Amino acid sequence: MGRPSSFLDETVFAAVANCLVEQGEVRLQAVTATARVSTGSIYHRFGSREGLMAAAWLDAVGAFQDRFLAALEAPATSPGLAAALVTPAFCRDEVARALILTTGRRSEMMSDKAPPDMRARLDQLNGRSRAGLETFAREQGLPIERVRLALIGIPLGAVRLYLPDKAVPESVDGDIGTAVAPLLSAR
Amino acid sequence: MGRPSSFLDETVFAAVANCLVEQGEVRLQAVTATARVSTGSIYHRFGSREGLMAAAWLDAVGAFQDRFLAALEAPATSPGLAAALVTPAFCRDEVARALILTTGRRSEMMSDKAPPDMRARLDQLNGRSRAGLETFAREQGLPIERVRLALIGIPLGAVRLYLPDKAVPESVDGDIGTAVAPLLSAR
DNA sequence: CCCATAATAGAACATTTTTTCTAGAACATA
DNA sequence: TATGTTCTAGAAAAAATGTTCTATTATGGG
Repeated sequence: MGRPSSFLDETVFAAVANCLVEQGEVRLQAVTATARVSTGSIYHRFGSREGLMAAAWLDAVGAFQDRFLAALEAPATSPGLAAALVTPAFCRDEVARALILTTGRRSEMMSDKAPPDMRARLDQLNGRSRAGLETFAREQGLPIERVRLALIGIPLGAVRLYLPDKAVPESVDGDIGTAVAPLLSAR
Repeated sequence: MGRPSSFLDETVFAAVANCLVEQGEVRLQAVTATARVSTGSIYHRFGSREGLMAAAWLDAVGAFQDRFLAALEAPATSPGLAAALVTPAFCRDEVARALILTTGRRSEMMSDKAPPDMRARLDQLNGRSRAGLETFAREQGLPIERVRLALIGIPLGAVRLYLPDKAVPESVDGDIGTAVAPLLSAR
């Protein structure tokens, strides 16, 4: 019951991503102008600027991890390759979330003053992700740091060469595969 | 003649790096407190907040490129490898500059409102860097995008896994070499 | 020792940004 | 249609941030 909301979280998050990329910072005025939502609505839904930033960050992190962990845990002929390619794929079909993930700094998106429950939720997500990586590393008999580099560091480094300007070209998938393969072969 | 300056640019830049990492943003008050320099002095030397940010960015970019291009142009048995390893080395012995380079966003460090001469200087630096990469790519008969990934994207992705928290371990050098080698072999 | 110069210091000022607050709009239910 | 509820709207207030300005300090040269 009550008045229905007139905008989606997604729209506001996209505005956050846009500000991050265009201005290099997130000003509430810029967000409300971009998303065409009043400040009252923002505060009604997110409580504060910190709450908004935290919400956008959690949304992006959660969406990415869902896909990443699914790819990581699925059986494959080249273990890890699919997970490494989640990053470029994510950049292509979830542009706003990807921009937040790649250009947002954790310390600004989830500040010390963010709502405690949201901070807890982030810890939970990160724990889940870490566990997934550790399991994979153990199963493959690889050092965890090498796995982090192959599945996270390199794909991120690759897509950041293109964001925010242009789209991530298909060719990076092959290059990521080339770079990652030798790291994932047991030595 | 005149009163001698009582602090180094370097000290202020380090404070900028610190703020970037700790707070996720650069507030002048935080910079003056961290560097123990008065606002008057900051304005006297850098003119404005934008001027300070631009100066810190130029300093970091210039220092990195000097080492990167030197490594790129030096004759080597594994062409490109030394250049790829400049990034982790830079993180180890130029921590503040490396933090600015890895965590600062270009759009916030060198904003549209930065002093025009500083913007021009940055363009000049970037042009020099691009030329170096293109020359290398041509000489090696490799696509420029593959070179950018191997020499910039991957090393950056690797060190970002560690910064800002811990130091970059020696082991990443080997892993970077492993990942980069197949990208730099002519196909 | 006095002056010119160049820098520092920090309070006062101005501007920008965030937050609050009151009014009103949209919907469900009875 | 009356009522309770949830949301939107945007101006006003509050807080935070950036900038200016005057006084002061430190150094070298006449």
